[in-house]
Amino acid sequence: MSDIDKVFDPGRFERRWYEHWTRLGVFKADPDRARPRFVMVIPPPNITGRLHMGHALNNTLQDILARWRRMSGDDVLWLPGTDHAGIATQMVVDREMEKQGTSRMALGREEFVRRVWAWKETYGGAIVDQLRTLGCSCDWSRERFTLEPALSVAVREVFVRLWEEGLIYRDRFIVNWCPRCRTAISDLEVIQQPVQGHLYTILYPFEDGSGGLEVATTRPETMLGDTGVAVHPEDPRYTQFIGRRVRLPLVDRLIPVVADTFVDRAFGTGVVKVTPAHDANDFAAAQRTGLPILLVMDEGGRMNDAVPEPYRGLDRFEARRKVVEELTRAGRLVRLQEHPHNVGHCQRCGTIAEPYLSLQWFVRIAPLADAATLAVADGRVRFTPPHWVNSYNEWMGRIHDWCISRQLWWGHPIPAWHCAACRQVIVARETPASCPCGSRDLQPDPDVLDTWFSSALWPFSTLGWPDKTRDLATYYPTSTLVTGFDILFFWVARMIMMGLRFMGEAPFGKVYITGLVRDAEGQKMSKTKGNVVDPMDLIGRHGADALRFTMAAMATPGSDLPLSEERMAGYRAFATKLWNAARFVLINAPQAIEGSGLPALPDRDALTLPDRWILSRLQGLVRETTEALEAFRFDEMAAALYRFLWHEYCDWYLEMSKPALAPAGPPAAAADTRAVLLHVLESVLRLLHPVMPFLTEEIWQRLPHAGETIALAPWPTADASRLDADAERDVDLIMEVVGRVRNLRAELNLDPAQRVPLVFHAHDAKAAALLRAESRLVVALARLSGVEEAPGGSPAAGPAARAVVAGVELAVPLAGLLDLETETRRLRREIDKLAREREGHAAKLRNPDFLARAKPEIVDKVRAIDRELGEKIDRLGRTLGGLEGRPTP
RNA sequence: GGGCGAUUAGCUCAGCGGGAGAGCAUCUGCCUUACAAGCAGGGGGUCACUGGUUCAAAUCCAGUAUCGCCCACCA
Repeated sequence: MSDIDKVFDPGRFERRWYEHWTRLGVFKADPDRARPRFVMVIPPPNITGRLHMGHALNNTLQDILARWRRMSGDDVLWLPGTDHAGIATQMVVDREMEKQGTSRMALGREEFVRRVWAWKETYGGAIVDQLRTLGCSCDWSRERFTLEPALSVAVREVFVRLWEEGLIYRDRFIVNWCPRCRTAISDLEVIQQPVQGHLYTILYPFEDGSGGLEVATTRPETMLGDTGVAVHPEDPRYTQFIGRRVRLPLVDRLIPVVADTFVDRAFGTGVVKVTPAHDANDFAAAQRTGLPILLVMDEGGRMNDAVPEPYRGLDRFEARRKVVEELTRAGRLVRLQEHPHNVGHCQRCGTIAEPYLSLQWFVRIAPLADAATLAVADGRVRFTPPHWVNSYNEWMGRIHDWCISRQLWWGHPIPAWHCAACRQVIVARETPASCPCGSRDLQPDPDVLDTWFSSALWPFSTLGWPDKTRDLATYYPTSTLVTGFDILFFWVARMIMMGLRFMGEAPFGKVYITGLVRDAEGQKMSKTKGNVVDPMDLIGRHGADALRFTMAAMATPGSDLPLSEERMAGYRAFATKLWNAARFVLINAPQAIEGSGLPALPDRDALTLPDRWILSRLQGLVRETTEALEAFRFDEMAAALYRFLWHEYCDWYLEMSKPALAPAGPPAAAADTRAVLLHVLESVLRLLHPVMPFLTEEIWQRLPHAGETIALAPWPTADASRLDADAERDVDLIMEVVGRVRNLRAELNLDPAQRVPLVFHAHDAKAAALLRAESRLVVALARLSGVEEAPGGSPAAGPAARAVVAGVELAVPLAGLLDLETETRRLRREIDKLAREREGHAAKLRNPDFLARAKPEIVDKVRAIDRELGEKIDRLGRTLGGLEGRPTP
């Protein structure tokens, strides 16, 4: 097989096979096929993004499922696409414009949006190409984009219906505001981070100038917007002051003292300043107590004209400094304490978020959340791992109405118009010609929707909804969603809400939640730490298959994945191992290549022991692999394939096949073994194909095969008739004997080239027969000069290295070579080890409760182990006695 | 303040009621004609701690400690 290189280069064939699959249309779903459907929608990556390790992980896992189900005969739809990612994209293009010496403001809204689309056309496809490089078998003919016209139709439809049902409303409310992005953001987009702040205690004197109340605050600048102070209605320290007025320092405004139970008497002084326009609690308190609301900042976080002149136009933090300075000067700052506390930051840009009163659109979430909670509670949607249900429920239980409007330009415009004449709000699917009042002066709402609003519709909007399309009827609901926990609330929860509401059915039955890919030290990858690993670099160095196998092997449900390149190199070595195993098979079965299909597998009875053994083991592997996939145990699947291919097929079976293939052997047996070699390899390739699609295709194409691609070859099913417990037991014994002999050789420091004889005595007739029958195999595997059976009793009197395996005594006679002292020490150590092992079992057998209560099969098993260990110890003891010159009993 | 997860070999992690495992690292010996990105063999662990349940606990329960994550309007 001169055309198979000794060292393979994944870069040489990966692209070629991807094109092959595309040409054959392997990835295309076909609603006409009367087959079970397997459907996934991709978590749409941002168009601004490049593939990161999180994408590599969840797309590898999705592709494994897609390829597995496709081979199993399902009609598979894996629907790909990208997300317009409102804020993120707008920021990227903003920066781009700055580089070009212009700006969003200079361009104006229409031109800016046009430029973003142009940017999307140029760069938005990068991540999609990277998914192809990774090998993802998406149906690209159905690729979608969250901002494309068809999806806009769905977005408007949902918006209008929710509005009509009263589940969307517009109101002035405290929202999280990012002064840098100049937009509202949702609760989820605010990240709480600890900040070393200060607690300022300020004296607010009473109206008449006497005394006053001390209030504690971490944000003194907001005092400029205070419209009251609050105390707890049952706080005896302060009840007498309720209803009086205090004079707001610096501003000189008289504000009332009100009572409200939201005040924590134990915190600070028990008196709270109330700034309704800049604090969610204060806003709620103002609603209850009727305090006025005074907005003192603009959209950029600067103090507005409602504050005294010296503070106007100051950034909120400059204002804070100045307020503190002036309070100090005026003698109103009573105390200043260090105060570490959590402060909300904008998820996108890191700026400290501002609770800010503004007019926004909201989704009334409770009815949606209740339905979504129920769908998970009753099992219509199942999470893997299941513990995520707790987080899901907790979040659903304390959820607030969802602020869906964003003061951005890039996104789905809110389908609402404002009548200049009657100030009525009109929500409609299409631009209305006129207001019901008759006016034609309608202004479109300036806001766009939160990106996640359109993402929430993804499982049905991508299938053509609201039209009753064939795809929608065929492929909704989808089967499985694979995604990271970081977007469980952002996305998964909201998809469940919207799917239930608009399709009457949850969008997927199973959700597999991946962990987080971390660096080798377990640290989160981040640009600032500089420990980000680019999956494309890894593919360049090790191949897509090695990366995919690594992702699968590390994907233990519920835990993060520390990615070490060392480990990945190990899986690349696994790919190399497979490559070389294939070379061995092809070198040894050259005539098989000429045939059109795999040679027929001979009847079981005609086969050699190793052939029967490996075929039996293969059935176990098929079952293990399939069960692992059914349970989302990608790690177990990878481990099973790794173990079988490397440690069973290569380490043992290929070695055992060599004597059968040798020219000296019987030709018929050699032909049979060739057939088995090919058969097992080909089956393993199919089992491995979902994980390592490129390499398995490359090898499969060189094997005799039927069909144009392994991607459409049938998923192996276990063949019970090839299960062979006898063969497995027999080979276990041979492996044990060979292992003990190798161990003796190593411990005695024998030259590996030196062939030595083995003498055995088996107490069990079947074991004796087996070793006689398979002596050639044992000789080859253990590099012996020969195997002899001791004529009776203990084998080979005289100096020998000895060992005992299940029921068989082994001796390697070593006249002249044996170091008595070393051998004695070795035997003692081994006996000790066995004795320690035996004691645990013996203790159980001495315990009457164990005998009475444990399951009989367990008792039997323990007895058997105890007996076996006992025999081993006895025989080794006799050997030891012999060495030490004591009479052998 | 609530909730979740983790704690097993030097490292990274499987195992989750009945003989302590893998990969990497380490040590010894081998360029044995598929593979030195390899082969063979070895060493290494009171399974975080304390109680409990059980004939039997790394595995189940309770608590403790440490680490990590999520959620939360204590000014």
